[in-house]
Order: sequence, then C-alpha cells, then structure tokens
Amino acid sequence: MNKFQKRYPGVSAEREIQKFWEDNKIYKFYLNEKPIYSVDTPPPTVSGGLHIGHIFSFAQAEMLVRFKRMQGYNVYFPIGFDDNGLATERLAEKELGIKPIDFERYEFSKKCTELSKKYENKFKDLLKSMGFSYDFDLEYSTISDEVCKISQISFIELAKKSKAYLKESPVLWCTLCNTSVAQAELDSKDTDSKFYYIPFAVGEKILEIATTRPELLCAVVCVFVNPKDHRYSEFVGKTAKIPLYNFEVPILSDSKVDPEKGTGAVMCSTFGDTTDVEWYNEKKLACKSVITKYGKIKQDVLFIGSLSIKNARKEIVNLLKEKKILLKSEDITHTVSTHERCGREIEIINSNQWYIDVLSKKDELIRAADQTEWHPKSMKKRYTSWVKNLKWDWCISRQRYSGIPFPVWYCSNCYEPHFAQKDQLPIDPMKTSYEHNCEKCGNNEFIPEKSVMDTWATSSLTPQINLNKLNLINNNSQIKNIENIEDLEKGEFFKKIIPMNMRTQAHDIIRTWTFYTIVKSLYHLKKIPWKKIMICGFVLAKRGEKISKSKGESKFDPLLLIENNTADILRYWAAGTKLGTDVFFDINDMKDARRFTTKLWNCSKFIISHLEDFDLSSKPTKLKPVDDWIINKTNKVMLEAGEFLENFETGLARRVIDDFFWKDFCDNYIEIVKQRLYQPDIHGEKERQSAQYACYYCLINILKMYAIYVPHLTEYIYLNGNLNRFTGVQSIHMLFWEKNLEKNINFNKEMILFGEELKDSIFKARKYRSEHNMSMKTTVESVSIEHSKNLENLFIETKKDLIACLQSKQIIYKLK
RNA sequence: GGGAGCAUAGCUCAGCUGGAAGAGCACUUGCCUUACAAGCAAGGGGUCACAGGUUCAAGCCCUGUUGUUCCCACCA
Repeated sequence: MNKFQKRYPGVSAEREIQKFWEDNKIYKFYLNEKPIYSVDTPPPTVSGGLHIGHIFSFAQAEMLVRFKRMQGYNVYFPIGFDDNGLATERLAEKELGIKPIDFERYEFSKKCTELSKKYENKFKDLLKSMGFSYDFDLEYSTISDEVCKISQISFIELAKKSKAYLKESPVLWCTLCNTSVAQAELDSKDTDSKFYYIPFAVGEKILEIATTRPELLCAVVCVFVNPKDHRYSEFVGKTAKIPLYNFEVPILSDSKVDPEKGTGAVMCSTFGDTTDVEWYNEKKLACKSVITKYGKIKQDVLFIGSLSIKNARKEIVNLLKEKKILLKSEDITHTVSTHERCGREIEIINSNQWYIDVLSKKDELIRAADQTEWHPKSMKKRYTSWVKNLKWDWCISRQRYSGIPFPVWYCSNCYEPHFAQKDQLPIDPMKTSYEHNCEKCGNNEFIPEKSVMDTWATSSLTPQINLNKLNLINNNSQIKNIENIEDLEKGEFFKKIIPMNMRTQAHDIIRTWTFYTIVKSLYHLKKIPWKKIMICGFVLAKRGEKISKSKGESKFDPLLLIENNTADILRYWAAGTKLGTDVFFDINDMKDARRFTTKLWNCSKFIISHLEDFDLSSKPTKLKPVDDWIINKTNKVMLEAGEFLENFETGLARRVIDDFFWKDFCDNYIEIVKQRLYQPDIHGEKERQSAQYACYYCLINILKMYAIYVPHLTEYIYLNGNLNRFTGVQSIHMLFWEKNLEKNINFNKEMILFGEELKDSIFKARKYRSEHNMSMKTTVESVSIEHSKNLENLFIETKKDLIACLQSKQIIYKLK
C-alpha cells in the first residue's frame, strides 16, 4: 500500500487517475452487454473554447451517467462535436485571417474543418481533464462524411415527402452575415428610435401615418386602418399618395391594426416587419423589394439608391424636412430583432430558400412533448410556448460556406430541383455535376445549390447519428450502405438504444436543439427519440449575463479553474444546485468543495490505516450495535440519494450524502469507535474487527456514493488504499451501488432509531463540556444517559464505547 | 403584453404528498481530543415577501398583491 500523503496531491493525482482510466478503458461501452442505458449528449459548437457553463451542465449530466453505470448499466455515453456552421466560420476568419469570399466554397469549408479539428482536440483534453467518462471511441463530428450522409439523406427524404420545400418568399435575413436565418437564431435588443409622422394625400384629404422606417416609403404597397376605427372609415377603399414618390396605394382595413398606436394608420411595406409579411401573405399583396442582401437600398431607387439602410433613413428624413412634409417626430424605444451571432438588426427580404414545415404541425409538435418525461417539469412549458408562438417555418438553407451541402441541382432552364442519387451521398453538388437530363424540360444544364444547411439541421439528428455510429462499429454490412433513415432501424441497435434513455442539455437550447430534434424525429421515427429529458441550468457571470457571451473572461476559463482548484472541486461545486436552476459564478464557492475534498481524504486515510490487518473473513458474525447502526444508516442514505439521482437531482442527492458523511460518520461514528480501533486490549479483538468491518463497509460505500461527484479523489483513495483487495474490482467506478439491479439494499429501522438516541445523548454530554469550558480529553466521573425501553439492550452493549467516547469513568443509564 | 421560476438566518441555499423552522459560510465562546485547526464541540441569529382563505394544524394547499429572474411577444 502506498503511504497516504498528508495532503491529497490534487491536480497531479487527477492526471495520474485519468491515465489509469484511459489505459484500462474503464468507461468503454460494450456492444453486446446488457442492459444498455443510452444518453443523447449535446455536441458542443466548435467556435473557440468551452466555458464554465458547459462544464456546469455537462458535469451534472455526467454524474448521472456515472450513477447509471454504477447501477450496472452498460452506458452508451458518446461525445460529438458540432464543427460546421457560422460559429466555426467566424473562428476560421478570426484565427486564420481569411475571408470566405477569397476561396471556393469547399476550400474554405476544408480550412474550417482543419481548424476545428485542432479545437476539438483541445475540447477533448478539457473534457478528459474534467474526468468526464465519455467513451471517446464513440466520438462523432457533424461535418464528417458519415454524418453528412445522414443529414443529406434526411433532407432528401423530407423533400420527397414534401416536409422540406423550396420557396421564394420573405425570409429573416442578416445583412452582415449575408444569409437567411431561422426564428430560433433571433435575439432582441432595445433600441432608441423615432416615430416619424408623415401625411399621405387621399384625394383632398390627408391621412397621417406614423412610421419608424421612412426609408421604406418607396416600398409601401398599401395602408391599413382598423375596421372599427371611425376616424378613418371614410378612407377605406380609396387610394393614398406616397409622399416624395407620388405613387398611389390602396387603403385597406384589418383588425391587426392597433388604433392606439401611432396615428392608427399603418403603411405596409415589403418588408418592414413581420406584420407586413403576414399582410403580404394574407392579402396577396405585391412585393416591392428595395433592400439588397448586403443591407443596401437597391441602386435604381429614387433618392436613396445604393445607400445603407441607416443612411437612406437619414436622407429621406432630410428630404421630408426640406420639403416641409414631415409633420413631427417622436423619440421612442422599441425592441428590434437581431442576429444572435453578430447583433445586426434583422431585415426581411424576399428570397429563395429551403424550409422544413413546422407551422402546419404545431399541434402535433406540442402534443409530442407529452411523450417524454421532462426534468424539471417546468421546462416543458418553454418548449410548448416556443412552438405555439412560431411564426416561420424552419428555414434550413444558409448562404454560407462551412456546412453540409444541399445535394441538389437546379435545371438551368426551368429551375426544377433535382436530387442526388442516394448511393452518391455524401456529395457536394458544386464539385460533382448532375449527370441526367431535366425530368421536366429535358434540358441537360444544371446549376448546383450553393447554400449550405443550417447546422441544427444536422445536429437535430443526434439520435440517428448515434444509431448509425453503433451500426458502423458493429460492422453490420446490411446497414452500412443506408439509403433511408428507416434503414438505420434495421440494425440490432435500433431497439436497444431508441428511444434513448435520456437527453441532456442546458435550457438555452430548448428552442433549437430540443425543438429541431423533435421535429426531425417525428418526421423520421414518428415519435420522440428519448424517454426522459434532463435540462440543466446555466452559469451566469452577473445578473442576466451569460458567460458564453462575455469574451475573454479568464477567471471563467475552465482550464485555469481546474489548474487552480482541481476538476473534482469544480464538479462538486457543479452539483450544488437543484436541477434547472441558474447559478452565479463565485470563486468563493470553491472553498466549500475544497473543504470537502480535504475531509474525505483525511477520513479515508484514517479508516484505511486501521484496515491493514483486516480481511473480510474476519468479520464477526455479530456486530456491535454502533457498527450495526452506521451500516444501516449508510444503506438508508444510499437509498435516499439514489431516489434523488433517479430524478436527476445531483445536488439534492449530494446534500443527503454530505450530511451523512460529515455528521454521522465522521463526527459521531468515528469518534465513538476510535478507541475500539486503537485499543483492542481494552475492548477486545472481536470488537475491533466489528468496527473494522463497519468502517470498511461505510468507507467503500461512501466512496461509491461520492465517486460520481469526485471520481478522481475517490479512485485515488481506492487505489492507494488497496481497497480492491476487498472487492476484487479494478476501479471504484466498476463497483455497483447495489449488488445487482433487482436486489435492493435495505435498512433496519430500529437501528436507525438507536443511532438517533445515541447521537442525542452524546450531544448532551458534549454540551455539558462546552458549557463548562472543559477539554474533550478531561475525564469525568460519570455521565447519565436516557434511552427508550426497547433500545435498552443496545445501549447496554454500547457502554464501553460511550465510556471511551465521552471520557467518562462510568455511564449511568436511565429510562426515558 | 403572455408564460414560467423564485421570494425561508447577514450571505448562498435545502425543506418530498401540510404535523414542534434546517445546512454551509459568516459571527460568538471553548477545545492543539494520536484522520483532519482547511479541524472538533457548543452558541447567538428567522412574523418563512405581503394580504386574505381552506384546515384541529400552513413555509408547504387556494386567491390576490408586491418584488425579482428567465422564456416568449412587442419593430407600423
């Protein structure tokens, strides 16, 4: 046995332990072992570093995985990396100093992929430094060929079922990133703006309208008033003349107009906001596109051609002022939608995009939420209210570079889309040309689709990606060349891992990852792909501020935090809250965790030093009552903690364990049996062995319980203390909480009661000492102890222990 | 504006289906008791946001109010 150092070596011990796990493949997933517990984990976006928020939510999930593993499950716990999309492009632009415009798409994309590999290795190192027990052999990357293939198959299938469709229509657009975006990628920010009051001539009369976007006067297609607004009823059906531009537009009525807002008369342009889009669709209005995808006014527009939107607004306001048309302007603050990646205000422009139908399936998508168990329950509401409020189908095409290509070409004559053959996948239509004639017009020239897919269109397939991975690892040739998503279901693993036992993630990606996965899964599998979903909270730096969005905050750098504290301390801290609640990061909170690790180290050191001459065969048939009590209490705590863990409550479980470990075991039990362990000459050898057995039993189970929280420390103790000589098992992490899944541990209620009374009497004796400023060492003449009648025998048998623990010459028992 | 969560000791929080207010930190006092002074023992701190209601009994259930955080909407 190695000697236990005075202090736990911390970071160096963690590295040593991590190597031990890796060398011995402690967390390997075995294809053919039963029963499987499968976990759908979030592939982090490769856009720089992982932050403490990832660590926090990943750690909570990982603890539960460890719990399941220690219940005897063969846990499927993969890690993936989401290494395509805008985030990755930004990283490449920043780090490599390149611009996508200077490259062919696939060349730029290749550079992104190369760079993301470098970061993935960093990520992996960090995840390993945290002691996360992924089976790294199951790793996937969303840009890899195998995943690309699945994503393209999914797309083609949905397109053929008309669930995915191509449409020219208004779309949310980022003029900085030059791409369409989906509703889920919107942020909002409060902006100072102005309401401009402008007169529209209607015959001899004037209709006043108020607008924040006077630059869109040239794009006005009609004016709306509320049908119940009598001020304006005479105007309905007439036409209004647009100032400056002098063209006429019809005046219509619609109940969406709020008579209280502005003047109660609205100009509808294409497109100033989402209401314009709704009117455009409902009333079949004309479309006057004036904004380009680069955020400029089109060249041929009078007065403001080629100007940026902001400058165009200034120019129009100046013109209105010059010509004394502007009636007044009013300062207001309003909320505008922005692109979450860059903060630029979102425009709506008309363009050709691929969508996945979600709006027509709202009810089904909402009902689907009932097919899985939400932890915590309230998170389900977030999902359903998101679905309820959706206004746009899911736009999945992005006019970007790094991403999965659409396997589509368009006929250069009639623009009919033609899909790749399934055996061609994965394919990039910009590198491979379409070899057939147009089915519609016979033409043989084709234009490849240049857009790439929204990265969520791929990461929403993680259940299928995982299933595919397993099929490939299992080398099943029958399903190696999948042609449909259904083909994945033919493999033996479909029934084994789908629906997956749980999905884990933080709550910030409910509207994206959760939602999109459910969409895809309903279309492909016709059901939700997980039995349970566990949704963690987020780490916040200050009120309302997510750490992920604050750049360069080195105090939140997980690597430094590990270096300065140890991974176990971070992990222990991460298990400090109720599931789903956000925490503010405070470095002082590490102190608690550090205290704990020291305590566990010292306690184990003490116990193990008393087990040197112990082996399980020397366990006496009858244990002393105190030993019996602590064993029963250990069992009780394991049951209670296990129940919390079944509900994904790592924090509440830890609290129960902490309380037991610190109070019952260390402060009471060890103090009681100390002398029995040290001095068999006073207490007897059998009595010492009884204590040794209880100490062993509790220690091993305490280590087991804490193994999910502080896996390095517990393993280090286990190995250094040679505890495997009792268990015959290589690693603490290969032990089970219970002998097997069916056999529940149990505890004796009477022994628990005995323990409570015993603790109470010790407390009273200690209080006496404290009140009289007596040292614990000072021997007293006698201590009188009250106990219940039915516990009499247990107390009598415990007399020697109490004499030792309370430093009293004699103990006098009294009935309560 | 709609929805959800939270409101308990100075601070951070726990209190499961209602049955004599809890933990850690901080504070006070005492103790170098052969695992641990990064420790141990003991102690002082609370109208459980507010107002009603149900009940023999409410921190917990119901109604309302206030404050706070988050999600969503709000671009005329």
